[in-house]
Amino acid sequence: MSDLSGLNPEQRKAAATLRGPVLILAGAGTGKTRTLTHRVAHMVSEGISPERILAVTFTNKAAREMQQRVTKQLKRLPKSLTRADGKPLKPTICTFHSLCVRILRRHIEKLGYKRNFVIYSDSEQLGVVKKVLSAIAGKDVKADARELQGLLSRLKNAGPNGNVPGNEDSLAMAGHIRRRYDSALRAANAVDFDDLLVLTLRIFNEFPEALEECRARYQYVMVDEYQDTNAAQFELMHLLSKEHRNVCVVGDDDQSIYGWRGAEISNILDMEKHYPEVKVIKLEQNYRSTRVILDAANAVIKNNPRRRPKQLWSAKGAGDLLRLEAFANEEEEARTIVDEIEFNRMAKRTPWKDHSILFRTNVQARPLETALRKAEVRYHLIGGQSFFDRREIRDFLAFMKTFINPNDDASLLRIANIPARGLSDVTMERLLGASQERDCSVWKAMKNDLVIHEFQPRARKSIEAFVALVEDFRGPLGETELSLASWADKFLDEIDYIAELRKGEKDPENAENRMRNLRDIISTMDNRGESLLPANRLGKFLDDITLDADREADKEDAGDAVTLITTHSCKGLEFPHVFLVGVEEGLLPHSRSAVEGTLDEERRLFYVAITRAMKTLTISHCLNRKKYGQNFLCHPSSFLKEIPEELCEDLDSKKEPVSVEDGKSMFAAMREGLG
DNA sequence: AATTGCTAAGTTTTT
DNA sequence: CTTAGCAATT
Repeated sequence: MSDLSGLNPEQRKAAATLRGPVLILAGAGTGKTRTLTHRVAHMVSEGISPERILAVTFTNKAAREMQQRVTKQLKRLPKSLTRADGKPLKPTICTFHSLCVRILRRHIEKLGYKRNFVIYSDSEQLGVVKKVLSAIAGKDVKADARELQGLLSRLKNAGPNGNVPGNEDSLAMAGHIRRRYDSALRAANAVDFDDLLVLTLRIFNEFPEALEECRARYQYVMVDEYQDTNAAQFELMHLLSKEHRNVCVVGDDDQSIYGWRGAEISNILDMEKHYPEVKVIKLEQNYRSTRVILDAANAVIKNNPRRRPKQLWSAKGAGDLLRLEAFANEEEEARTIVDEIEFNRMAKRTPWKDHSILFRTNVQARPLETALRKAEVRYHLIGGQSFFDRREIRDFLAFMKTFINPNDDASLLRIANIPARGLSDVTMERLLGASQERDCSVWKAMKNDLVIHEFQPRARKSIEAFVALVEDFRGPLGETELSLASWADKFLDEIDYIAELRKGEKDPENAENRMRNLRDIISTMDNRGESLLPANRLGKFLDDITLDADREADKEDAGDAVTLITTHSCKGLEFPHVFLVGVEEGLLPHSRSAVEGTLDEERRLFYVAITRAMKTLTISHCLNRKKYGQNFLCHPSSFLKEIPEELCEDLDSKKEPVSVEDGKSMFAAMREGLG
């Protein structure tokens, strides 16, 4: 028996109920991860082999965190759990997508793909959509590639009989494009993020023995953030668990904020439909926030229809009242908040990192950044452009994907003329045309004598040189011993990529920075899968990187800094002091939500934001706001009326004695005194 | 091949 | 107001 004494009664029940379906409704800040890790440890102490346990999370970050905590828990168990080769037995803890990659690497040949398929990232996917679109252009010009990409994704995730919102025309269009899109990917031996789920489902449905194998392996299944699962993910979980029924899903319907991305809140609301015998356990004791904050959160969320009723409570005291502030415009809002943060820091010795500023849309970050920089406050902005969207990284990964699988058209076309090697747009267009005529990849067209004899000698030379380059560097991947890092370094040297970067940047400093980014990524290439062949190791490296694009970004959170973050990305985080800005009608709730009928989801978003705060919560709105360069009048959000007045500090009456000018000089004096 | 200039659009983004 | 994307120009 493992030690569950550190858990509260509900948590303990959740951790101790191992057989049959369980739904853990874990409100914000109720110790969900703690409960889950104890549950895994408890299973193992009850004699269940870790290898029979599968825990699925939504982000790699969550998976890593849980893996670490579980490992720690398992070490405490008296019985040592090691395999014959001395390695510890571990449960499988990963995302849906990485689980599917593992399954597909074993079975995808059944569907006619090759085992070394590549995974297309978001931008590569968009590229293919654009290609398909331009190929059938003419009749319908008013199609936006991005929009179509989103539609395709939702179509795939909704499954064959799911329904996706959208008008008839665009759905018909999407269906048509999907066929061409899918065959383009197939021809390149590539799959996209959604295919990972969809193809795995196909394998399970068409090849029962593959499903059986998985069922036998994973006899205990857990799914975290269950409110965010889409139809395909539900299907996957259902297939794995409907025989043995040992499935534990954990989530909070009140924190479902990704409906627009295909998440089905009904999965958590209608759990009883598929698992009538499910045991529902509610975790309602919150260990994060003060009572005032929880009362506000409860009051807001209870206005949502169709939810599983919950009432968060806290053993902490009432705490500070909420502060509702109104400002003339977003600049004053930003300035005042920065002043308040500085006041906390100087008068109360509260470090920057204890503060966060939450906003609905990314553009709202701008005035905040300006004010923070002006006051010399350190901050970090979460989100924005990802490390892996940077040109040099994308180039590099495209090269690597080409080495693994030169038939991957999207990657090959991206890098064929980088740096310029005489393969101009015209040449590449013609090669692409030839490949389509022959129903083969661009690479095969490049290697086809008949094709390249159509070209001028100069272009032909360029093509041949490129083919030779790729083949030269692919060679070593088949050998048994190879340091991928030094191999990649040699390659970048060979093509003189640094020169290419210098050409693209006016400031040589920037080129150096980009090169450093590359070295960082290259230095991790040999980290995993030591026992594998170089080609397979490179494949694993690419899988990990495409599925876990934020890994690098997460690392640089160190240091004392204020966090700027959207209300969507703040889920799962907590801060002692939270400022929620721009709580205005049209922003939160966003104006589009009225049209789309997603007011409930906006309210949940508001709820998620509120429940991030541990000690103080300041909610502000502006009377005026610049939008697209013009001033607009703003009204406070209707959500604000849902917060009971007695929970809010009456700021106006308190503030009046201190004029803005006095306040400013007060802070100035304070800075003098401490500086 | 690279630069310039125009146009259009402007929530959220776990993989 | 910005900014991304694309066309047209040198």
